[in-house]
Amino acid sequence: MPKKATAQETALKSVRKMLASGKLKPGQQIIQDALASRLGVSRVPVREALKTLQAEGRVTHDPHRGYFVAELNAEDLSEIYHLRSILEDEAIRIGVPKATAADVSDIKGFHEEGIAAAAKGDVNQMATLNRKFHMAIYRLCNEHRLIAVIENLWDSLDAYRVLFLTDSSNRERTNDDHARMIQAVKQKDVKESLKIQSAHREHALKSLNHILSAFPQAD
Amino acid sequence: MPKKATAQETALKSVRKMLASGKLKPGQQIIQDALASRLGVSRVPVREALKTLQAEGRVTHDPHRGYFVAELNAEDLSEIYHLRSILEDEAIRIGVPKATAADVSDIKGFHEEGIAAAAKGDVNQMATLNRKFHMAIYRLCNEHRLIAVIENLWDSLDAYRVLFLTDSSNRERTNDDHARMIQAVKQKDVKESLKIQSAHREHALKSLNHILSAFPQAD
DNA sequence: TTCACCGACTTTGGATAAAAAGTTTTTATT
DNA sequence: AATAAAAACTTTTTATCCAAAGTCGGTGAA
Repeated sequence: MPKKATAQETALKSVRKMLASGKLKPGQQIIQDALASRLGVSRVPVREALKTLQAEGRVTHDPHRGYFVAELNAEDLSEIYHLRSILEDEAIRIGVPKATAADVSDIKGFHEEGIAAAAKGDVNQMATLNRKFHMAIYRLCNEHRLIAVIENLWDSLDAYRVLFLTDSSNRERTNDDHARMIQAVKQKDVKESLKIQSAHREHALKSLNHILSAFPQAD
Repeated sequence: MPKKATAQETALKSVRKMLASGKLKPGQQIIQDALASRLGVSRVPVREALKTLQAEGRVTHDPHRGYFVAELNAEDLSEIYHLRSILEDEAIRIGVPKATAADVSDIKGFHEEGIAAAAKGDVNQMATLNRKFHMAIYRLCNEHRLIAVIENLWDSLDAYRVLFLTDSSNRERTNDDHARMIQAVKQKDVKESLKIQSAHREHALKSLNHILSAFPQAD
Protein backbone atom coordinates (compact mmCIF):
# COMPACT_ATOMS: atom_id res chain seq x y z
CA MET A 1 0.00 0.00 0.00
CA PRO A 2 1.15 3.56 -0.61
CA LYS A 3 2.25 4.87 2.74
CA LYS A 4 0.66 8.11 3.80
CA ALA A 5 2.54 11.24 2.81
CA THR A 6 3.63 13.68 5.48
CA ALA A 7 2.08 17.12 5.67
CA GLN A 8 5.26 18.76 4.47
CA GLU A 9 5.33 16.54 1.41
CA THR A 10 1.78 17.38 0.45
CA ALA A 11 2.45 21.03 1.17
CA LEU A 12 5.50 20.99 -1.08
CA LYS A 13 3.60 19.34 -3.89
CA SER A 14 0.77 21.82 -3.59
CA VAL A 15 3.01 24.85 -3.62
CA ARG A 16 4.89 23.49 -6.61
CA LYS A 17 1.62 23.14 -8.44
CA MET A 18 0.57 26.65 -7.49
CA LEU A 19 3.85 27.98 -8.80
CA ALA A 20 3.61 26.09 -12.06
CA SER A 21 0.00 26.98 -12.68
CA GLY A 22 0.44 30.65 -11.95
CA LYS A 23 -1.72 30.64 -8.85
CA LEU A 24 1.30 32.10 -7.12
CA LYS A 25 2.81 34.88 -9.18
CA PRO A 26 6.43 36.05 -9.30
CA GLY A 27 7.10 38.72 -6.71
CA GLN A 28 4.09 37.85 -4.63
CA GLN A 29 4.49 37.26 -0.93
CA ILE A 30 3.49 33.88 0.39
CA ILE A 31 1.59 34.30 3.64
CA GLN A 32 2.36 31.22 5.69
CA ASP A 33 -0.82 31.35 7.68
CA ALA A 34 -3.05 31.69 4.65
CA LEU A 35 -1.26 28.90 2.84
CA ALA A 36 -1.39 26.65 5.89
CA SER A 37 -5.10 26.98 6.44
CA ARG A 38 -5.68 26.67 2.70
CA LEU A 39 -3.91 23.31 2.83
CA GLY A 40 -5.46 22.34 6.12
CA VAL A 41 -2.17 21.99 7.98
CA SER A 42 -0.25 24.06 10.48
CA ARG A 43 2.49 26.48 9.55
CA VAL A 44 5.37 24.19 10.47
CA PRO A 45 5.16 21.82 7.48
CA VAL A 46 4.42 24.79 5.22
CA ARG A 47 7.61 26.45 6.31
CA GLU A 48 9.62 23.33 5.63
CA ALA A 49 8.19 23.14 2.14
CA LEU A 50 9.10 26.76 1.59
CA LYS A 51 12.63 26.13 2.80
CA THR A 52 13.01 23.46 0.17
CA LEU A 53 11.76 25.79 -2.52
CA GLN A 54 14.07 28.49 -1.27
CA ALA A 55 17.07 26.20 -1.61
CA GLU A 56 15.92 25.43 -5.13
CA GLY A 57 15.76 29.13 -5.87
CA ARG A 58 12.05 29.17 -6.59
CA VAL A 59 11.19 31.44 -3.70
CA THR A 60 13.25 33.99 -1.84
CA HIS A 61 13.31 34.58 1.88
CA ASP A 62 13.76 37.81 3.81
CA PRO A 63 14.19 37.10 7.51
CA HIS A 64 11.26 38.44 9.49
CA ARG A 65 9.61 39.58 6.29
CA GLY A 66 8.75 36.31 4.70
CA TYR A 67 8.83 34.24 1.55
CA PHE A 68 8.25 35.65 -1.92
CA VAL A 69 7.87 33.93 -5.27
CA ALA A 70 11.18 34.35 -7.09
CA GLU A 71 11.22 36.78 -9.96
CA LEU A 72 13.43 36.39 -12.98
CA ASN A 73 14.94 39.28 -14.86
CA ALA A 74 16.38 39.15 -18.36
CA GLU A 75 19.80 38.33 -17.00
CA ASP A 76 18.56 35.40 -14.93
CA LEU A 77 16.74 34.12 -17.96
CA SER A 78 19.82 34.32 -20.10
CA GLU A 79 21.95 32.57 -17.51
CA ILE A 80 19.43 29.82 -17.02
CA TYR A 81 19.25 29.20 -20.74
CA HIS A 82 23.00 29.25 -20.96
CA LEU A 83 23.23 26.60 -18.28
CA ARG A 84 20.50 24.62 -19.89
CA SER A 85 22.22 24.56 -23.24
CA ILE A 86 25.47 23.35 -21.73
CA LEU A 87 23.86 20.60 -19.69
CA GLU A 88 21.13 19.52 -22.05
CA ASP A 89 23.58 19.29 -24.92
CA GLU A 90 25.72 17.04 -22.82
CA ALA A 91 22.75 14.89 -21.86
CA ILE A 92 21.84 14.53 -25.52
CA ARG A 93 25.34 13.65 -26.58
CA ILE A 94 25.44 10.86 -24.02
CA GLY A 95 21.85 9.73 -24.18
CA VAL A 96 20.63 9.87 -27.76
CA PRO A 97 23.02 7.20 -29.06
CA LYS A 98 21.65 4.89 -26.38
CA ALA A 99 17.97 5.36 -27.22
CA THR A 100 16.08 2.08 -27.61
CA ALA A 101 12.89 1.56 -29.60
CA ALA A 102 10.97 1.47 -26.32
CA ASP A 103 12.46 4.81 -25.33
CA VAL A 104 11.42 6.37 -28.62
CA SER A 105 7.94 5.02 -28.23
CA ASP A 106 7.64 6.50 -24.72
CA ILE A 107 8.77 9.86 -26.01
CA LYS A 108 6.35 9.67 -28.89
CA GLY A 109 3.61 8.93 -26.39
CA PHE A 110 4.21 12.17 -24.54
CA HIS A 111 4.25 14.02 -27.82
CA GLU A 112 0.89 12.63 -28.86
CA GLU A 113 -0.69 13.30 -25.50
CA GLY A 114 0.70 16.81 -25.79
CA ILE A 115 -1.03 17.33 -29.13
CA ALA A 116 -4.28 16.13 -27.61
CA ALA A 117 -3.89 18.54 -24.72
CA ALA A 118 -3.16 21.35 -27.16
CA ALA A 119 -6.34 20.50 -29.07
CA LYS A 120 -8.30 20.75 -25.85
CA GLY A 121 -6.57 24.01 -24.99
CA ASP A 122 -5.37 22.62 -21.66
CA VAL A 123 -2.28 24.75 -21.18
CA ASN A 124 -1.37 23.28 -17.81
CA GLN A 125 -1.48 19.76 -19.14
CA MET A 126 0.56 20.85 -22.17
CA ALA A 127 3.23 22.26 -19.93
CA THR A 128 3.37 19.02 -17.97
CA LEU A 129 3.64 16.89 -21.08
CA ASN A 130 6.15 19.17 -22.70
CA ARG A 131 8.34 18.71 -19.70
CA LYS A 132 7.88 14.96 -19.66
CA PHE A 133 8.76 14.84 -23.33
CA HIS A 134 12.04 16.67 -22.94
CA MET A 135 13.03 15.07 -19.69
CA ALA A 136 12.46 11.63 -21.19
CA ILE A 137 15.09 12.51 -23.76
CA TYR A 138 17.54 13.88 -21.21
CA ARG A 139 17.00 10.90 -18.98
CA LEU A 140 18.47 8.66 -21.65
CA CYS A 141 21.91 9.77 -20.51
CA ASN A 142 21.26 8.00 -17.22
CA GLU A 143 23.31 10.42 -15.14
CA HIS A 144 21.13 11.10 -12.13
CA ARG A 145 22.82 14.26 -10.99
CA LEU A 146 23.02 15.81 -14.40
CA ILE A 147 19.32 15.11 -14.82
CA ALA A 148 18.59 16.58 -11.40
CA VAL A 149 20.31 19.84 -12.25
CA ILE A 150 18.43 20.09 -15.54
CA GLU A 151 15.15 19.46 -13.71
CA ASN A 152 16.01 22.22 -11.30
CA LEU A 153 16.64 24.64 -14.15
CA TRP A 154 13.28 23.75 -15.64
CA ASP A 155 11.70 24.30 -12.25
CA SER A 156 12.95 27.83 -12.10
CA LEU A 157 11.22 28.58 -15.37
CA ASP A 158 7.95 26.96 -14.33
CA ALA A 159 6.26 30.18 -13.33
CA TYR A 160 6.84 31.57 -16.79
CA ARG A 161 6.20 28.47 -18.85
CA VAL A 162 2.44 28.78 -18.72
CA LEU A 163 2.74 32.29 -20.07
CA PHE A 164 4.81 30.97 -22.93
CA LEU A 165 2.28 28.34 -23.90
CA THR A 166 -0.56 30.83 -23.73
CA ASP A 167 0.58 32.07 -27.12
CA SER A 168 -0.87 29.78 -29.78
CA SER A 169 2.00 30.23 -32.21
CA ASN A 170 4.35 29.01 -29.48
CA ARG A 171 2.16 25.98 -29.01
CA GLU A 172 2.29 25.09 -32.69
CA ARG A 173 5.98 25.60 -32.98
CA THR A 174 6.53 23.45 -29.91
CA ASN A 175 4.68 20.50 -31.36
CA ASP A 176 6.42 20.82 -34.71
CA ASP A 177 9.82 20.83 -33.09
CA HIS A 178 8.90 17.82 -31.03
CA ALA A 179 7.95 15.81 -34.09
CA ARG A 180 11.29 16.56 -35.69
CA MET A 181 13.07 15.75 -32.46
CA ILE A 182 11.50 12.32 -32.32
CA GLN A 183 12.85 11.54 -35.77
CA ALA A 184 16.34 12.63 -34.83
CA VAL A 185 16.33 10.55 -31.66
CA LYS A 186 14.95 7.53 -33.49
CA GLN A 187 17.84 7.72 -35.93
CA LYS A 188 20.26 8.33 -33.05
CA ASP A 189 21.38 11.45 -34.88
CA VAL A 190 23.14 13.41 -32.14
CA LYS A 191 24.09 16.34 -34.32
CA GLU A 192 20.58 16.87 -35.58
CA SER A 193 19.13 16.44 -32.09
CA LEU A 194 21.44 19.10 -30.76
CA LYS A 195 20.49 21.43 -33.57
CA ILE A 196 16.77 21.08 -33.04
CA GLN A 197 17.03 21.40 -29.29
CA SER A 198 19.20 24.43 -29.55
CA ALA A 199 16.82 26.18 -31.94
CA HIS A 200 13.91 25.15 -29.74
CA ARG A 201 15.54 26.77 -26.73
CA GLU A 202 16.56 29.88 -28.59
CA HIS A 203 13.03 30.42 -29.73
CA ALA A 204 11.67 29.94 -26.22
CA LEU A 205 14.23 32.30 -24.74
CA LYS A 206 13.37 35.01 -27.21
CA SER A 207 9.69 34.60 -26.60
CA LEU A 208 10.15 34.55 -22.83
CA ASN A 209 12.21 37.70 -22.96
CA HIS A 210 9.37 39.32 -24.77
CA ILE A 211 6.84 38.10 -22.22
CA LEU A 212 9.10 39.19 -19.39
CA SER A 213 9.38 42.74 -20.67
CA ALA A 214 5.60 42.99 -20.59
CA PHE A 215 5.30 41.41 -17.17
CA PRO A 216 4.62 43.75 -14.25
CA GLN A 217 7.63 43.82 -11.95
CA ALA A 218 6.99 43.83 -8.24
CA ASP A 219 9.26 46.14 -6.28
CA MET B 1 25.47 47.23 12.76
CA PRO B 2 25.18 43.61 11.70
CA LYS B 3 21.60 42.64 12.31
CA LYS B 4 21.17 39.59 14.45
CA ALA B 5 20.95 36.30 12.58
CA THR B 6 17.94 34.07 13.05
CA ALA B 7 18.29 30.75 14.82
CA GLN B 8 17.79 28.85 11.59
CA GLU B 9 20.62 30.78 9.95
CA THR B 10 23.05 30.05 12.74
CA ALA B 11 21.91 26.44 12.79
CA LEU B 12 22.51 26.12 9.06
CA LYS B 13 25.97 27.62 9.32
CA SER B 14 26.87 25.33 12.19
CA VAL B 15 25.72 22.19 10.46
CA ARG B 16 27.57 23.18 7.32
CA LYS B 17 30.73 23.54 9.35
CA MET B 18 30.17 20.20 11.02
CA LEU B 19 29.75 18.57 7.63
CA ALA B 20 32.86 20.16 6.19
CA SER B 21 35.02 19.43 9.21
CA GLY B 22 33.97 15.81 9.46
CA LYS B 23 32.24 16.24 12.79
CA LEU B 24 29.23 14.77 11.03
CA LYS B 25 30.21 11.75 9.01
CA PRO B 26 28.60 10.36 5.86
CA GLY B 27 25.84 7.91 6.68
CA GLN B 28 25.44 9.13 10.22
CA GLN B 29 22.00 10.02 11.50
CA ILE B 30 21.49 13.57 12.67
CA ILE B 31 19.47 13.54 15.87
CA GLN B 32 17.46 16.72 15.85
CA ASP B 33 17.13 16.96 19.59
CA ALA B 34 20.83 16.50 20.22
CA LEU B 35 21.75 19.02 17.56
CA ALA B 36 19.23 21.52 18.87
CA SER B 37 20.42 21.45 22.44
CA ARG B 38 24.01 21.53 21.25
CA LEU B 39 23.24 24.75 19.44
CA GLY B 40 21.06 26.08 22.21
CA VAL B 41 17.92 26.40 20.10
CA SER B 42 14.73 24.43 19.70
CA ARG B 43 14.19 21.77 17.09
CA VAL B 44 12.13 23.90 14.74
CA PRO B 45 14.97 26.05 13.34
CA VAL B 46 17.21 22.99 13.22
CA ARG B 47 14.71 21.21 11.06
CA GLU B 48 14.52 24.12 8.68
CA ALA B 49 18.30 24.14 8.36
CA LEU B 50 18.20 20.42 7.62
CA LYS B 51 15.55 20.96 4.97
CA THR B 52 17.84 23.37 3.20
CA LEU B 53 20.68 20.87 3.31
CA GLN B 54 18.37 18.17 2.06
CA ALA B 55 17.43 20.26 -0.96
CA GLU B 56 21.12 20.77 -1.59
CA GLY B 57 21.64 17.04 -1.47
CA ARG B 58 23.99 17.14 1.50
CA VAL B 59 21.69 15.19 3.77
CA THR B 60 18.96 12.72 3.01
CA HIS B 61 15.61 12.47 4.69
CA ASP B 62 13.51 9.41 5.43
CA PRO B 63 10.07 10.42 6.68
CA HIS B 64 9.61 9.37 10.29
CA ARG B 65 13.15 8.08 10.39
CA GLY B 66 15.10 11.26 10.15
CA TYR B 67 17.99 13.02 8.47
CA PHE B 68 21.25 11.33 7.55
CA VAL B 69 24.47 12.75 6.23
CA ALA B 70 24.53 11.99 2.51
CA GLU B 71 26.91 9.29 1.38
CA LEU B 72 28.57 9.24 -1.99
CA ASN B 73 29.37 6.10 -3.90
CA ALA B 74 31.82 5.81 -6.79
CA GLU B 75 29.08 6.55 -9.29
CA ASP B 76 28.00 9.73 -7.52
CA LEU B 77 31.59 10.83 -7.41
CA SER B 78 32.05 10.25 -11.09
CA GLU B 79 28.87 12.11 -11.97
CA ILE B 80 29.76 15.04 -9.76
CA TYR B 81 33.18 15.32 -11.35
CA HIS B 82 31.65 15.03 -14.78
CA LEU B 83 29.30 17.90 -14.01
CA ARG B 84 32.11 19.87 -12.50
CA SER B 85 34.27 19.52 -15.55
CA ILE B 86 31.52 20.67 -17.86
CA LEU B 87 30.62 23.69 -15.77
CA GLU B 88 34.02 24.69 -14.51
CA ASP B 89 35.45 24.52 -18.01
CA GLU B 90 32.73 26.83 -19.18
CA ALA B 91 33.38 29.24 -16.32
CA ILE B 92 37.06 29.28 -17.17
CA ARG B 93 36.43 29.85 -20.86
CA ILE B 94 34.30 32.86 -20.04
CA GLY B 95 36.15 34.19 -17.04
CA VAL B 96 39.87 33.77 -17.56
CA PRO B 97 40.08 36.16 -20.53
CA LYS B 98 38.49 38.80 -18.31
CA ALA B 99 40.90 38.44 -15.39
CA THR B 100 42.31 41.76 -14.19
CA ALA B 101 45.57 42.26 -12.33
CA ALA B 102 43.56 42.79 -9.15
CA ASP B 103 41.79 39.47 -9.71
CA VAL B 104 45.08 37.66 -10.15
CA SER B 105 46.42 39.24 -7.00
CA ASP B 106 43.38 38.12 -5.01
CA ILE B 107 43.80 34.61 -6.28
CA LYS B 108 47.47 34.65 -5.47
CA GLY B 109 46.57 35.80 -1.97
CA PHE B 110 44.47 32.71 -1.35
CA HIS B 111 47.25 30.54 -2.71
CA GLU B 112 49.81 32.02 -0.34
CA GLU B 113 47.53 31.75 2.64
CA GLY B 114 46.94 28.17 1.61
CA ILE B 115 50.65 27.43 1.66
CA ALA B 116 50.88 28.94 5.12
CA ALA B 117 47.99 26.80 6.31
CA ALA B 118 49.66 23.73 4.81
CA ALA B 119 52.87 24.56 6.67
CA LYS B 120 50.92 24.73 9.90
CA GLY B 121 49.17 21.49 9.05
CA ASP B 122 45.74 23.11 9.39
CA VAL B 123 43.76 20.88 7.08
CA ASN B 124 40.44 22.60 7.68
CA GLN B 125 41.88 25.99 6.84
CA MET B 126 43.55 24.51 3.76
CA ALA B 127 40.24 23.17 2.56
CA THR B 128 38.64 26.57 3.03
CA LEU B 129 41.39 28.38 1.16
CA ASN B 130 41.54 25.81 -1.59
CA ARG B 131 37.90 26.43 -2.22
CA LYS B 132 38.28 30.19 -2.12
CA PHE B 133 41.13 29.91 -4.59
CA HIS B 134 39.16 27.96 -7.14
CA MET B 135 35.92 29.81 -6.69
CA ALA B 136 37.73 33.11 -7.19
CA ILE B 137 38.72 31.85 -10.61
CA TYR B 138 35.26 30.59 -11.49
CA ARG B 139 33.70 33.78 -10.26
CA LEU B 140 35.52 35.66 -13.00
CA CYS B 141 32.86 34.50 -15.44
CA ASN B 142 30.36 36.60 -13.52
CA GLU B 143 27.43 34.28 -14.15
CA HIS B 144 25.72 34.01 -10.80
CA ARG B 145 23.76 30.88 -11.49
CA LEU B 146 26.60 29.01 -13.07
CA ILE B 147 28.70 29.88 -10.04
CA ALA B 148 25.93 28.77 -7.70
CA VAL B 149 25.71 25.35 -9.31
CA ILE B 150 29.45 24.90 -9.11
CA GLU B 151 29.38 25.90 -5.43
CA ASN B 152 26.70 23.34 -4.85
CA LEU B 153 28.79 20.62 -6.46
CA TRP B 154 31.71 21.56 -4.25
CA ASP B 155 29.41 21.42 -1.25
CA SER B 156 28.48 17.85 -1.96
CA LEU B 157 32.14 16.90 -1.84
CA ASP B 158 32.83 18.79 1.38
CA ALA B 159 32.54 15.80 3.63
CA TYR B 160 35.24 14.02 1.66
CA ARG B 161 37.54 16.95 1.01
CA VAL B 162 39.16 16.86 4.42
CA LEU B 163 40.01 13.22 3.87
CA PHE B 164 41.66 14.14 0.59
CA LEU B 165 43.84 16.79 2.15
CA THR B 166 44.86 14.50 4.97
CA ASP B 167 47.27 12.88 2.54
CA SER B 168 50.42 14.97 2.39
CA SER B 169 51.22 14.15 -1.22
CA ASN B 170 47.80 15.49 -2.18
CA ARG B 171 48.56 18.68 -0.30
CA GLU B 172 51.81 19.19 -2.17
CA ARG B 173 50.34 18.46 -5.52
CA THR B 174 47.49 20.86 -4.82
CA ASN B 175 49.81 23.75 -4.11
CA ASP B 176 51.95 23.03 -7.14
CA ASP B 177 48.94 22.98 -9.43
CA HIS B 178 47.71 26.22 -7.95
CA ALA B 179 50.98 27.98 -8.68
CA ARG B 180 50.80 26.89 -12.30
CA MET B 181 47.17 27.89 -12.48
CA ILE B 182 47.98 31.41 -11.35
CA GLN B 183 50.45 31.78 -14.19
CA ALA B 184 47.95 30.60 -16.75
CA VAL B 185 45.28 32.97 -15.49
CA LYS B 186 47.70 35.86 -15.37
CA GLN B 187 48.51 35.30 -19.01
CA LYS B 188 44.83 34.81 -19.81
CA ASP B 189 45.74 31.47 -21.33
CA VAL B 190 42.40 29.68 -21.47
CA LYS B 191 43.72 26.50 -23.03
CA GLU B 192 46.42 26.06 -20.43
CA SER B 193 44.02 26.90 -17.61
CA LEU B 194 41.64 24.25 -18.80
CA LYS B 195 44.42 21.73 -19.02
CA ILE B 196 45.68 22.35 -15.51
CA GLN B 197 42.22 22.36 -14.00
CA SER B 198 41.27 19.20 -15.76
CA ALA B 199 44.37 17.37 -14.58
CA HIS B 200 43.83 18.78 -11.10
CA ARG B 201 40.32 17.36 -11.04
CA GLU B 202 41.32 14.03 -12.48
CA HIS B 203 43.92 13.58 -9.83
CA ALA B 204 41.48 14.48 -7.08
CA LEU B 205 38.85 12.12 -8.45
CA LYS B 206 41.28 9.25 -8.56
CA SER B 207 42.44 9.92 -5.06
CA LEU B 208 38.90 10.30 -3.75
CA ASN B 209 37.88 7.04 -5.33
CA HIS B 210 40.70 5.43 -3.49
CA ILE B 211 39.70 7.03 -0.22
CA LEU B 212 36.08 6.08 -0.82
CA SER B 213 36.87 2.41 -1.32
CA ALA B 214 38.52 2.40 2.08
CA PHE B 215 35.72 4.31 3.76
CA PRO B 216 33.33 2.27 5.89
CA GLN B 217 29.92 2.26 4.27
CA ALA B 218 26.89 2.60 6.53
CA ASP B 219 24.02 0.38 5.59
C1' DT C 1 17.12 -22.14 17.07
C1' DT C 2 14.26 -19.06 14.37
C1' DC C 3 10.58 -16.31 13.54
C1' DA C 4 6.75 -13.42 14.72
C1' DC C 5 4.54 -10.65 17.88
C1' DC C 6 4.21 -7.50 21.78
C1' DG C 7 5.55 -3.67 24.52
C1' DA C 8 8.77 -0.08 26.11
C1' DC C 9 11.52 3.40 24.39
C1' DT C 10 13.34 6.81 21.16
C1' DT C 11 12.79 10.01 17.68
C1' DT C 12 10.30 12.46 14.45
C1' DG C 13 6.14 15.19 12.77
C1' DG C 14 2.83 18.61 13.52
C1' DA C 15 -0.26 21.90 16.26
C1' DT C 16 -0.48 25.62 19.27
C1' DA C 17 0.85 29.66 21.55
C1' DA C 18 3.96 33.15 22.98
C1' DA C 19 7.74 36.28 21.65
C1' DA C 20 10.02 39.13 18.25
C1' DA C 21 10.30 41.80 14.20
C1' DG C 22 8.38 44.42 10.65
C1' DT C 23 4.61 47.30 8.67
C1' DT C 24 0.96 50.47 8.70
C1' DT C 25 -1.95 53.78 10.82
C1' DT C 26 -2.75 57.32 14.00
C1' DT C 27 -1.57 61.19 16.59
C1' DA C 28 1.06 65.07 17.99
C1' DT C 29 4.10 68.73 16.89
C1' DT C 30 6.26 72.08 14.10
C1' DA D 1 0.50 70.39 5.37
C1' DA D 2 4.67 67.73 6.52
C1' DT D 3 7.35 65.16 9.60
C1' DA D 4 8.30 62.31 13.56
C1' DA D 5 7.01 59.47 17.18
C1' DA D 6 3.92 56.20 19.07
C1' DA D 7 0.47 52.76 18.92
C1' DA D 8 -1.99 49.10 16.71
C1' DC D 9 -1.69 45.49 13.74
C1' DT D 10 0.20 41.82 10.87
C1' DT D 11 3.31 38.29 10.03
C1' DT D 12 7.16 35.73 11.09
C1' DT D 13 10.13 33.10 14.30
C1' DT D 14 10.74 30.09 17.94
C1' DA D 15 9.63 27.10 22.04
C1' DT D 16 6.88 23.70 23.95
C1' DC D 17 3.83 19.93 23.92
C1' DC D 18 1.40 15.95 22.22
C1' DA D 19 0.62 12.45 18.81
C1' DA D 20 2.37 9.24 15.49
C1' DA D 21 5.81 6.36 13.61
C1' DG D 22 9.82 3.71 13.91
C1' DT D 23 13.31 0.90 16.52
C1' DC D 24 14.87 -2.40 19.64
C1' DG D 25 14.72 -6.12 22.85
C1' DG D 26 12.48 -9.80 24.85
C1' DT D 27 9.06 -13.53 25.08
C1' DG D 28 6.87 -17.50 23.41
C1' DA D 29 5.29 -20.68 19.76
C1' DA D 30 6.66 -23.51 15.79
